[in-house]
Amino acid sequence: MAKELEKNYNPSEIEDRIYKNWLDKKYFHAEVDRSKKPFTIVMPPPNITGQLHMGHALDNTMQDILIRYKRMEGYNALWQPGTDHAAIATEVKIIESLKEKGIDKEDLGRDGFLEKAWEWKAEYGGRIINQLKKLGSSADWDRERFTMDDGNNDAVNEVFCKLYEKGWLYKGSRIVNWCPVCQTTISDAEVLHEDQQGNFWHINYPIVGEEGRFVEIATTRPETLLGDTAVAVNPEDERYKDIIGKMLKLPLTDREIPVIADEYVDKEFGTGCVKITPAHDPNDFEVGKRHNLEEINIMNDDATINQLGGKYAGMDRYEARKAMLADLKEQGLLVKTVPHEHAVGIHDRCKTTVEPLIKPQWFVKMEEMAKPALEAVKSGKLKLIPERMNKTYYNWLENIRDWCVSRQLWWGHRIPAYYCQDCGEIVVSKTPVHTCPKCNSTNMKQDPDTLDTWFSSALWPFSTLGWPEKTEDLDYFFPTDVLVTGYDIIFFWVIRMVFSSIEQTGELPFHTVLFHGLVRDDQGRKMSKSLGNGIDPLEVIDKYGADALRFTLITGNAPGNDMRFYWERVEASRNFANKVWNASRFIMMNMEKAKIAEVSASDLTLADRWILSKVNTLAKDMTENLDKYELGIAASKVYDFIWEEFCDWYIEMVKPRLYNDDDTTKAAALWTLKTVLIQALKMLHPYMPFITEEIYVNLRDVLIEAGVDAASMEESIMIASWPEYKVDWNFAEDEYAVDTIKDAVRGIRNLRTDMNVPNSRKATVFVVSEKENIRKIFEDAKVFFATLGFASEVIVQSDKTGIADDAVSAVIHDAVVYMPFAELVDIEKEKERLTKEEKRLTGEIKRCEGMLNNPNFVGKAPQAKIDEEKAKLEKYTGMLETVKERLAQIG
RNA sequence: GGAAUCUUAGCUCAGCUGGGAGAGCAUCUGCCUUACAAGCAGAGGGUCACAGGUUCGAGCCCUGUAGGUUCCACCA
Repeated sequence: MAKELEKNYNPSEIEDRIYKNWLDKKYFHAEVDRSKKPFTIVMPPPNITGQLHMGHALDNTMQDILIRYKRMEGYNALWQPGTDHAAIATEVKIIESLKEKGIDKEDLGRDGFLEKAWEWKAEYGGRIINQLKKLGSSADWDRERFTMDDGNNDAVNEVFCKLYEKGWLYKGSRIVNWCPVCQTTISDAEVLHEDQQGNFWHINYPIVGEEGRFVEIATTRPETLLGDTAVAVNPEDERYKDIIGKMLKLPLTDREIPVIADEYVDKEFGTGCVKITPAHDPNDFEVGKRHNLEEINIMNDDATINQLGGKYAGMDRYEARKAMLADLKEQGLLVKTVPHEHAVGIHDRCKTTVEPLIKPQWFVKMEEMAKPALEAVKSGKLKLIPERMNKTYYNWLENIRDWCVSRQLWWGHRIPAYYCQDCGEIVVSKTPVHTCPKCNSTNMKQDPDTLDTWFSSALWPFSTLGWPEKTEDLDYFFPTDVLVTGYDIIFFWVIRMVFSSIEQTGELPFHTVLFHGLVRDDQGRKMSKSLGNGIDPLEVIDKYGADALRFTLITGNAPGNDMRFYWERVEASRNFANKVWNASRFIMMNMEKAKIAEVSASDLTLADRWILSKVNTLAKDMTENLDKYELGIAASKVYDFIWEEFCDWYIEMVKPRLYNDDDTTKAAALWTLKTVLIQALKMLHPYMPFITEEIYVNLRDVLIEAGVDAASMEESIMIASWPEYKVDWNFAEDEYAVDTIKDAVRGIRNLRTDMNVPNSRKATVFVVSEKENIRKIFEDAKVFFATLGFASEVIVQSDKTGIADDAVSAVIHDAVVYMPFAELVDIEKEKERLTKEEKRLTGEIKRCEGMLNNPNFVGKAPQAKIDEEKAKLEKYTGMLETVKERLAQIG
C-alpha cells in the first residue's frame, strides 16, 4: 500500500534512510565498462583533520550535481574521493594536542610521533567523509584513497626519482622561506605579503681610513646588519663613484666590508646605498653570488641571534633590533628614523614573519615544466571557468621560481634520498638503500625531511587511479573531466596538477576547471574560527535539510564569485522543497482516486500540450546550461518552472478537470501531471537528490497501485535517465493560446482586486473577440476560469450583446474580458484604469514606431527583430483602439 | 608597483553570444480557495556608480574617473 505523504516535507527523517539505500545498492560505484563513456571527477581531498565547512559544502555540491547529471545522462560516472594527509596543518594540530597533554614532539621521537599521527588519522580521517555523506555526495566511497596510502607513496617516490634523474629535481643551498615558529621551510606560495607600518633606519657605516667620513645606508631590518658582507651602490651613481672598492667598518662588530657596485641598487630609492646581507635577504643573496661575497648566517632556526652575534647572541630578532638601535644611537651612528610602510612576508598558516635563510633544500626546477602547462590554457585545451582565471594562471607560470619541496616535518612523504655517511654520496631511490654504490659503505642515512603536502596532491588525479601502474582504471577513467575547486588554491594545487600530469602521463589531468568563490558570512566577512562567524553546514542540514543547503549554495551566484550566506535564503530553498513536496502530494492523492490508462496524444488538451511543451523546453535549456557549467542558471530555471508554470498555472488549470469525474479529459490531465512531474523531478534531482528520490519512489508505488504502467520508471531516480528534448512534445503554437488565457486571467484578477470583489463572490465572465480562433481558445479554456478567476460561468461571444455598458473590462490582445458587477462597479475607477492603460499603450506604440521609422534600424537590424517590432506595433495598436472605444462608451 | 573584479529595486545578488530591467528577502493590499499560510492573488520600488565613445540599438563592448574587494610582487 502506497503511503500518503506527510503534509510538510521533513528531511531529517528521510535523508539518512535514502542515503543508506543508495550505498546498499552501490549506485555510487563505478567500474570500468567499455560499452559506456566515462565521466570522471576527482574530489579535492579534504584534510584528515578537517571539519566540514561551507567551502566543502559548496565544492562538493557542485561536483555532486555534475556527477549526478552525467550519470543520469548515461555516462559511467566516477567521482573519486579521498583525504589528504595535509602535512604541516596536521602536524601543527597534533603538536598542539600533545602540548595540552604536556608532551613535547621531540620527546616522542620521530617514530613515536608518527604513531600518534596515524592514530589521529584513524580517529579523524573518517569524520569529514561522514560529513560529506550527509550532504548527499554520490562519490564512489569504495575507492576512497589517502595521500599517504601505499599506492600514493609509490606515485610520489616514482615522480621524485624520475624528476631527479632528469635533473629537474635537485638539492641546492639556496635562500628559502623559513618559518621560525613551525620550524620548517615553506614554498613561495605559502608566503603571504602583508603591508606593515615599519621604519627606515638610516645608519652610518664609517669609511675605513677616512676619519669622519661615512656611508649612510637605509634599512628596514637593522638586526641583519650583523650578517652584512658588503654595501652596494649603483655603478652609475655619481655620488658614490669614488667610494667603490673602499672598505667600511661594520658598526657593532669588528668586521670590515667592501663597497661594491651593482645594478640592482636603485639610485632614487633610500640613500642609494644598500647593505648587503646575503644570508638573510633573497636579493642580497643574488648580489652576493655575483660578487662572491661571504654568506654569514647570524640566526638560529627559531629566529634568535646565533653565536656570531656577539653580545646580541640569544636575543630574538626583534629584541636584538631594539638593542642594536639603542647601541647605534649611543655611538652616534643612527642618523634618523623614517616611518616606512613595506611588505612583510608572513607564513599563511601561522602568520609568523618569514625569515629568509640559506638552507640546503630540495627544489623542483620549474622552467621547463611551466611551458606546456602555460600552453595548455593558451591553446584552449584546458578551459578555466570563469575565463578571467586565465590571467592569474599565466601570471603565476610566467614568473614561476623553483619549487622548494622539502619540509622539516615528520608527517608526510619521507624524501627518498639516502646519504652515505662515509663518502657523502647521494642516492635517490624508490626503495631503501642500505649500501653505498660508490664506496660500498653500509652507513647510509635517509634524508630526514618530508615533502611539501602539495607534492602528493599534485599527482592526485592519476595516482588515485593506480598510476604509476598501468591499470585498467587509469586507462579508462583518466584523463578526468572536470576539476571543481576554489580559486584560492589555483597556485597550490591546480597548476601543480597540470604540470605534473603533463610531465608524468603526457596528458592533461582534466579538460575543465570550474572555480567557485568563498562562502562568506552575512556581512561579507570570511568565515573563520577566530571570528567565530562560521556556520556549520551540518547545523543547516539538521534544521533545513541537505537539499535546501545545496540549493542555497548553488543559486544566485556566478561562477568564481564569492557569496554570502543568509539563513533567509536557506529558508527560501526549504520552502521550495516543500512546494515540490506538496505539488507531488497533490498529484499522488488524485492519482489514487482514478485508474488511468495510457493516454494518446489526441486526448491531450491545450493546457496539457502547453505544459509538456514547457517542460520539454526546460529540458533543452537546462541541458545546455549544465553543459556550460552554468549550474546556478539551470537551477533557477527548474525552480521557476516548477513553482510558476507547473504549480501556479498548470495545476490550478487542471483542478476542475480532476474534481469532475465526468470530465472526459481527466485521464489526460492525470497522465500529464505525472509525466511532467517525473520530468521535473529528474531535472531537479542533481540539486535536491533526497526529496526527489523520496517523491519518485513513492510516486512509482502510487502509479503501480493505480494500475498505471510504471515500467519506464527505475527503482531510484538517481539511475533514471536525464530528460531529453522530444520533438513530439514541441507544441509551440499552443504557447500563444495559453499566454492569451493567462493574460485574460490576470485581467480578471486585477479587476477583482481593483473593485475589491472577494473571491467568494463568483461572477460571470464575458469574453468578446471578433476573431474566431481566439473565441475557440476561450471556448476550450472555459474550464480554467473557475479556479483561476473565480468565475461562475464564461460566455464567449463575438460582440457586446447583452453586456452592460458599465461592466468592468480588461483589454488583451484581440479580445476584451468583461465582468458585470452591477452595483459594485465604480465608474471613476474604471475610467482611471483605462486611462492608465491608454497611456501605457500609447508609449509602447511610440517606441515601436520610433524604431520602425528609423531607416537605420530598418536597414541594419536583423529581419527577425524588425518583424518582431512590427507584430508588437500591430498588437498594441489594436489594443489601444479597443481601450479608446471603452472610454468613449463610459463617457 | 602590476593585475583582476565589483558598483543593477530598501537588503543580498542574477542578468548567457549587445534587441523592450529580473529573483529571493523586506514593504504594502487582499485572501484559512479541499497540495502547500513554509501558501495564494495583487501592488509599490531601479537616469543598471559617473563621464565620454563604438553601434540602428549599450546593464552588457571600448576609454577614462570615483569608490569597494581581492590576488600577485625580492626595491633595501
